[in-house]
Amino acid sequence: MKSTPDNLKIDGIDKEILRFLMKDARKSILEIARNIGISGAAIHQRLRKLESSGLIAGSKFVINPKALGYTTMAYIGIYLDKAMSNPSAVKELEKIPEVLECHYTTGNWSILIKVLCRDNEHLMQVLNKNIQQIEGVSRTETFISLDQQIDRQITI
Amino acid sequence: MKSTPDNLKIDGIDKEILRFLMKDARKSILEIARNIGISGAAIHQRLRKLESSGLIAGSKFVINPKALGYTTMAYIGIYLDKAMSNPSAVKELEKIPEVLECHYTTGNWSILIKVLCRDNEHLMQVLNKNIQQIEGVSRTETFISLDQQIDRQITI
DNA sequence: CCTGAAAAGCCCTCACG
DNA sequence: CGTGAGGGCTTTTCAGG
Repeated sequence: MKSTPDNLKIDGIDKEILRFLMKDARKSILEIARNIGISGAAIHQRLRKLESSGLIAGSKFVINPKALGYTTMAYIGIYLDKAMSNPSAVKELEKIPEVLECHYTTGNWSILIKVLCRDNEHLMQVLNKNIQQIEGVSRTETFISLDQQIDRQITI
Repeated sequence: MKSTPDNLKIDGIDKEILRFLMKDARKSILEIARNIGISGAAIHQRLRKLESSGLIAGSKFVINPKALGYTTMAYIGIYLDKAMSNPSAVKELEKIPEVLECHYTTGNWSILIKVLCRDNEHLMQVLNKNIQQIEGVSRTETFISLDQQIDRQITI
C-alpha cells in the first residue's frame, strides 16, 4: 500500500536526483552519481525509496506536437445541462483523441478541457462534430493558445 | 489531408516504439525490441533517427504533486492593462514557481495560466501577493480544478 | 533497413563500514 | 547512509545481407 505523505522525508540529495530525472528521465544512475558525487549504489537505493514512497508517478517521453503538424492548442470551457452528469460527459470526451486534459471546475463552466489540433479548421471540426454533439453540452467557449510561454512541473 | 509534415516519415514500428516510451521513458531498448519482435540494434537506430528528427522533445520523470502536499490546481484568466506588454508580464509570472503553464490566448483574457498550490489558502496568497502585484494586471478570474479526469499526450 | 556479435558500460545486489 | 566489487544485462557500434 501507499505510504502516507507524513513519513516522506526527502533531503537535498533526493531533490538533486529528482531534478536531474525530471529534466531527462533516461539519464543513467551512474551519470547522476558522478554529478552529485556519491556512489551509484547510493543513488539506486534512494531511487527505490522514492519510487515506493509514491512520489514518482512515472516517466514519459515528451513528443513535439509541432513536428507532427499539430500547431493549434486551445482551452474550451463547456456548459453542461443540469440533467447531464459530469462522468458521462467525461466518458465521451475520452473518446476524442484531441482532448488532452479535462478538468471538473468551479466557476462558470462545468468542464474545462485542453485540446490539440492540427490547425484552426481541425479545431472547428472537433468542436462541431465531436464536442457539440455530446448530449448535455449546451454551449462552449473557446480560447486559442497563440503561444505557450511557460510549461514546467512543480519545483522541488 | 496530410497529418504529418513531408520530411518526417514515421512508420508503424516507430509509432510502437514511441508509444512504449511515452508511457515509460525508462523502458529498456531491448525490452521494447522483444515486445515488437525486431533486434535491439534496429530499435536503437530508429530512436536515433527519431531524436534527430526533432519529434522527441525530451523525457521527464513525472512526480506526484499530492505526495508533496500540493492538492489545489487552478486556472487563472488574467486581464492586462493595454499599456502592459505580454512579455514583461510573462517574465514576472516565470518567477512564481506555482505557475506551471502560461498561455497567450485569444478571447476575454490576455493570459491564461495554470497554477498548482498546496491548498486554497496558498492559492489565495499566490493570487494576492504574487499575481495581483504584477504591474499591469488589472483583474483575474480563477477556476479551481476540483478533479482532473483526463491527462494525456497526443495520440500517435 | 535489418541482423548478430562483441566491447564497453550500466544496473542491481550484496556484505560490510 | 554510505561504499566497492561482481555477475548479468543493456547499450552502442559495426560489418555484412
